[in-house]
Amino acid sequence: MSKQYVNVIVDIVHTAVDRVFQYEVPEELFGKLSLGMKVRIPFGRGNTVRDGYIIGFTEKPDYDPEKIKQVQAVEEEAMPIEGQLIQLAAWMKEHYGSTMIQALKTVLPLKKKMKPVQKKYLVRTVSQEACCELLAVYRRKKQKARVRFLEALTEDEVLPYEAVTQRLRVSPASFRLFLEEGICRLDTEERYRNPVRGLLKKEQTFLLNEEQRAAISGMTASWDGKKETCLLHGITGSGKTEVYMELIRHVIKNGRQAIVLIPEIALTYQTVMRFYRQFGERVSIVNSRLSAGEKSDQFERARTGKIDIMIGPRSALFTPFPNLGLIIIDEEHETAYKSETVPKYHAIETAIKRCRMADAMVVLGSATPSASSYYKAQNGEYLLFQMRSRAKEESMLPSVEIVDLREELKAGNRTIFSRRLKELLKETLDRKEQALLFLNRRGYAGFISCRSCGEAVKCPHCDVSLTQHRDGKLKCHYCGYETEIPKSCPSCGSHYIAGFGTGTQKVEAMVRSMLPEARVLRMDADTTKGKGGHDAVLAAFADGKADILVGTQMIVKGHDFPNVTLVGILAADLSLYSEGYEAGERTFQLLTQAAGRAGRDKLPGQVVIQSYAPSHYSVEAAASQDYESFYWHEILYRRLLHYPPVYHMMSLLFTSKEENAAERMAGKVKEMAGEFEGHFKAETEEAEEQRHGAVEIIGPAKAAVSRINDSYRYVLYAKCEEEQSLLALKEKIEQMEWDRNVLYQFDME
DNA sequence: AGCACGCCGACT
DNA sequence: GTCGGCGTGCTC
Repeated sequence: MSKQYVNVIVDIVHTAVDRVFQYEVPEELFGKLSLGMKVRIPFGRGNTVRDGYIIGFTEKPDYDPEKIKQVQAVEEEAMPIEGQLIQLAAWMKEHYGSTMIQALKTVLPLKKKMKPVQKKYLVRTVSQEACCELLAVYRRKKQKARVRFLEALTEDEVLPYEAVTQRLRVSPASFRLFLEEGICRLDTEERYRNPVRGLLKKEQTFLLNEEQRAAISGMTASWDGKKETCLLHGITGSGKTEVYMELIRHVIKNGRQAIVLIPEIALTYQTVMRFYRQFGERVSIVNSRLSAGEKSDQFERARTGKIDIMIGPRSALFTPFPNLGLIIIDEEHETAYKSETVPKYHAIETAIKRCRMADAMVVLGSATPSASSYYKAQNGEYLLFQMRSRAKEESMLPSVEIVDLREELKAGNRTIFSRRLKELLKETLDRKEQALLFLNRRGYAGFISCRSCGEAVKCPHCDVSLTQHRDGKLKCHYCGYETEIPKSCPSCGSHYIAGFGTGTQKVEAMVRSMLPEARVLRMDADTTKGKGGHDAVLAAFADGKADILVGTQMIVKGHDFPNVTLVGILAADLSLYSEGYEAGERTFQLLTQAAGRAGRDKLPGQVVIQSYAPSHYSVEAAASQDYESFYWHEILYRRLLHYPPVYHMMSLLFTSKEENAAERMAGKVKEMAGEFEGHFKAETEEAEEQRHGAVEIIGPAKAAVSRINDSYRYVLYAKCEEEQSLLALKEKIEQMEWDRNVLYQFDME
């Protein structure tokens, strides 16, 4: 028999070893290895035993057979990765710049294949009457344990094993007799832990309106045919979920499975329930609260065909369905779909890639699509479906007014509440209705600063202000540095030093002093800590236990409060000034969402947007709930300044312990890229193509956070209309001679 | 990354 | 003379 070899990726995160290594398969492992399995291998001069993943097989090695070592063992506990997911990992490594092992590990989010929990039951095999007679016998014999057991068994035909041994305190010795006599039998059921249990499927039909039907038939047609990516633009309350469910039904009917991605914060009980009611036991859910074991159970259920639908956040994208047919990405504009850790993949692009491999289709849905997705829909890259009316006829769109805070200031009003908002708050309370006060969080961090010199207390290792924590200590979010609040200002020595507190706390206090009779509830990290804290606050408010709810982002995502008729947005434009070209988009999305919280039932809603930039298109378009107007303004701005989605952008981050080294290396890359730009210009003949292929370099500049953990950080941006040129540039940079003291990171947009 | 091999200074 | 510093190079 000829020798067998495997291609293995070694579990070491370093570019120097980020390639395939070949190992010989010993005979005792023949037939036991498959793609994606985890193996133990001797590695390096010292033959240290390390983990690796099988990514391929071969009979003839590409390496000197003399030097090839043998696979030591298989890690049988670990679940193998599907072949397609390995391919996907390879694509992610290329596209997002990571090592193969990092990409493999994101695609394989589970550590251990857990043994299924065995559930044991004691089942009565005789009639209730017979059991009752036997009970009488043992009562006479005064055998208490057996009496307890028989009482329970008379009552219920099936008893869980633990209930008998623990709650009833009947030992196995006591009921063994009954097992032998055939009074009852011991059943074991191998079942996977299911986070949702005892939910019965209630097939319910919903009435679909014209727009919903059009979207469904259009998407179904695409699925039956070319499986083009679809973008569903439907205003809040237009019934996107019903459309998803109809499409999923179609996909399942064709023997395929579906993944539904939802941003973690929006993964509410209500949303998930709707899927359960529709599809029952064939649905599963993963989220960050699930234990590793539970998570891996859910993936195993998907792999073995026990479920058809997986609902979850970004990571659910890698559910190992054998015959994936559809990926739905709800609230597609959410930033949560972009991974913050390497590989910094985007769920939308990755979903499209995965679907292309599996011949499946992607559906994106949002009330406020990202400029990038809408742009692609406009260009015909995605199919666009619009739903402009609310599914429930009676609910009306809220009326929105903008208050110019500069006018307030001129009129001598220095509080954060405009006179108009104050007035409406009072009216709302008088009508016994509820109000939401939404605070745009950016710019309100809980840092400590000096009242004399204005300097904020900074981290000694990073270029950021320290933030005050619950325990009163000052902490650095980047490196974890911790210190007590200083008694005097570190830069000028003044004793007048104090925190600004969290924004919501301040607002809460101000509402209390302004409207002493109002019952105010605050929702932030402090009031929601501990599990269920989140839901507890929301439930209390929904129950009418408070009149006003003050909070940030959290209160505007996917919660329905029928009695809320007033929404106040305190400082609408704070997010406009945050850096990054997406500031306008963020602001529009946030405002639109917040405004959508008012008057969702029969009561008419009112929204007050307070702003210092009331004529900014993001604010105006949000007030008139006009997505198109926002989009055309935004895309004009992006085109003008060469930002995505019109241009592709690659950002490079250089980090080094020596400040000069990082800057020098960034400069070197810029120089090289300059030549590269010329190279492109020379090669392309036509002027138009030249413009398209030309790469624009911006920087190097200090990063927004210029120092983290004593490492200096410099950024460089490369922009181009053709993504291909950027990828080629990336390739070139990777081949450059590199200063060993400088590390770099890519980010593609 | 992590380990071995190797080539120079200060110690038993 | 040898022990050990870390710089350099390789890993199937």
